[in-house]
Amino acid sequence: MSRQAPTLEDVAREAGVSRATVSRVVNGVRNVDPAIQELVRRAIERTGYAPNKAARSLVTRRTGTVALVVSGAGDGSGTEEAADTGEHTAFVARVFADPFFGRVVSGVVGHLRPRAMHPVLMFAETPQARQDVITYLRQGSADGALVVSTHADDPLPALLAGAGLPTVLFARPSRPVALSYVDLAHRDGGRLAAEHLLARGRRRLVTVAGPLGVTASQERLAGFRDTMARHGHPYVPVAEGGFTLDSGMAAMGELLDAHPDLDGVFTANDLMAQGACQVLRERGRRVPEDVAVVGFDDSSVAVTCRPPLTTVRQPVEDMTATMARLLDEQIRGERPEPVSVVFDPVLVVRDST
Amino acid sequence: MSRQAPTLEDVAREAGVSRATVSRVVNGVRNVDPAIQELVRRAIERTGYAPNKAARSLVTRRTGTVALVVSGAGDGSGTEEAADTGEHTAFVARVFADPFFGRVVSGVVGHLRPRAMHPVLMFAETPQARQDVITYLRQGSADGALVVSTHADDPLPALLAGAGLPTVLFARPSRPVALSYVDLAHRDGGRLAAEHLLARGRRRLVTVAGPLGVTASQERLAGFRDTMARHGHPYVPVAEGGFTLDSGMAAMGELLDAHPDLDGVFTANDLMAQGACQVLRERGRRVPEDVAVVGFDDSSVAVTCRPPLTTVRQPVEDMTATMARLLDEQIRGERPEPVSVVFDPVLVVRDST
DNA sequence: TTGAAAGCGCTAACAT
DNA sequence: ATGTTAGCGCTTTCAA
Repeated sequence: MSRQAPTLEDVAREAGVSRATVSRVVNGVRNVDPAIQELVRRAIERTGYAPNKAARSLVTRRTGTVALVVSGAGDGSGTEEAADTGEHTAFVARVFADPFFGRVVSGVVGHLRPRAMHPVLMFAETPQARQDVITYLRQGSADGALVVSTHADDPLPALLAGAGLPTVLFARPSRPVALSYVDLAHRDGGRLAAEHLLARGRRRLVTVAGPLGVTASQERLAGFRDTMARHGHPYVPVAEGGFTLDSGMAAMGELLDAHPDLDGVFTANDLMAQGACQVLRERGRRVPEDVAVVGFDDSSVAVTCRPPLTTVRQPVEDMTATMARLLDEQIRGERPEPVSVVFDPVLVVRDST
Repeated sequence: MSRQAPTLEDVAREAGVSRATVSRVVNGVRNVDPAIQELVRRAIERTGYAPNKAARSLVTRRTGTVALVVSGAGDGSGTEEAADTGEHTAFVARVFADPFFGRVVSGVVGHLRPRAMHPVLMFAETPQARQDVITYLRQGSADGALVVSTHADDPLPALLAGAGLPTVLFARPSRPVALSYVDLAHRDGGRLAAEHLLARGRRRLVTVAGPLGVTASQERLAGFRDTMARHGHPYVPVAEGGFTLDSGMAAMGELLDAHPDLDGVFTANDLMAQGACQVLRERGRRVPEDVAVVGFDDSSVAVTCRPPLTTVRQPVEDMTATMARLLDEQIRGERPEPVSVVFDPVLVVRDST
């Protein structure tokens, strides 16, 4: 069906020049006579030549591919084939249920694409899957890894660092690892939420925290609490959620049971805020009249939620673009030392407060 | 920092055998003395050898990579750099806002992973992006493409077919193209929804259709209408949505305005069903007591929606596994002719009816 | 400015 | 059963 693809050799013959010259033209190396350039270009056109990536990679030791890894902390305790598949499905479903991840992917692709780089999507939720990531990179299938962890005690970063593979993390790892990372000043985010709710005149505040095994959750909570304390409210009721809509509903329910008179709630992400809004409404509270709600992330649910959410925005696109840039520099051998870049959150006010 | 990676040659020297023998062991080719196998295996261990993928691909003409393409039909009318970026962001956000896509990715990865294959995530929403996909494949960066279109008049399938690239589509293309595809019997899905609502005693039914530019939407609508007609209800009010939560809310609002006494609604996907439920509740209707709601897809929102949705399930994991299998066969040169595989929808009854 | 030629690391056909 | 060898298609010195 498909005849053999034309090679550099074919183009060279067609243009009456050497392989080297064609290669120079293809790669935009200067020192090529404009006339010959044109000649070659036409030969490329005629033959329909497309450079073979494998051959190129073999000599340049670059693939133009990076691994985009969504990493969990699973220990693969249920390593039966079936159980493993189920674990994978649940893990992926959870990742995709949060539109926050969509912003991450969008940001990464947006930065990679103009540079002719491509992301390979990998999930590292079990020991086996983590090993696959390492192997993939060690084989030179990708030039480096961008890692988004869903757990603080994720073992993957240490594995990557140990193998000396170019890596940039989204979020600071819980145990120090010699890797670059990009992060948000989560504590400031918690502070923004508290200050805003207080400024709105709310005094009986509660909070739905993220999973406390995640550093970001702890920080958001700490920032919220500290600010409340500084304003004379030493005690803030907390319920722990899991960053999912379900868990947000459950947590809000608990808090309402224990504190029926609450008038404001800060949730550690938008998805849980949406859940909180649903429960509040079911329990007869109006948002924001009776209870003000502040979310976190500014993901797409913040806009589609009823009412649209006041939320603490993470500049995800900037963060991922920075990740891609740092990785790129690391791959090219510039930037021998790991660096960290921390971004500031921004309060986005909508209708839920 | 990282010393030169060991090659086959290094391992061969270490084990005192030839490169070919090491290669055979690595690739699990039989006809190798067990003792020598062990010898080689130990040498691999000692040297920390990992085969170079580029070198291997160069000779096998396989990469073990497939492009997972989410394709739109954008004409790139606003091709300014900035506008393009915005278009990309919006496109990706929309794709990720629907958890249905999560099931697609999960299914694809679940099938690819045990076969040591990997998906490169690509978005083809503009002419430029489409060209990038073609180029990527023509360079041999990936062995083939799995394509999920969001529009019926997507130009990508024809481009892929024209270039003779191994491809499998999710959903039948609107204009015939010589490519394999996997699809759902959407019409039957619409029928299931109608029969279920009628069986529940609902008679004043309406429907929120998907974008009518999408074949699947038309089919679901047709199946619903046909069944209604066959049961003596020739007229069914329709409002067109865009598969988004927002559009579902808007459509439901319209329908309620025009038909305040409606007692059942079929929406063409779960996300719009969720929107419909929200609007119904805001307008004082109880679900399912006053109005029964049937969604489509059985994505994760069907479970998280309040109430949990009765919905028409697509066996997405089976469908994507089939896609991957068909592509694999196509890549290996088996299966010269395109085939189509159509799956049956299943009604999943929950609390919204 | 252009060409000749030496590999990059691997697989596979062929020889033994 | 194992080794020898010829490329796969490209980039990149090194000469000219």
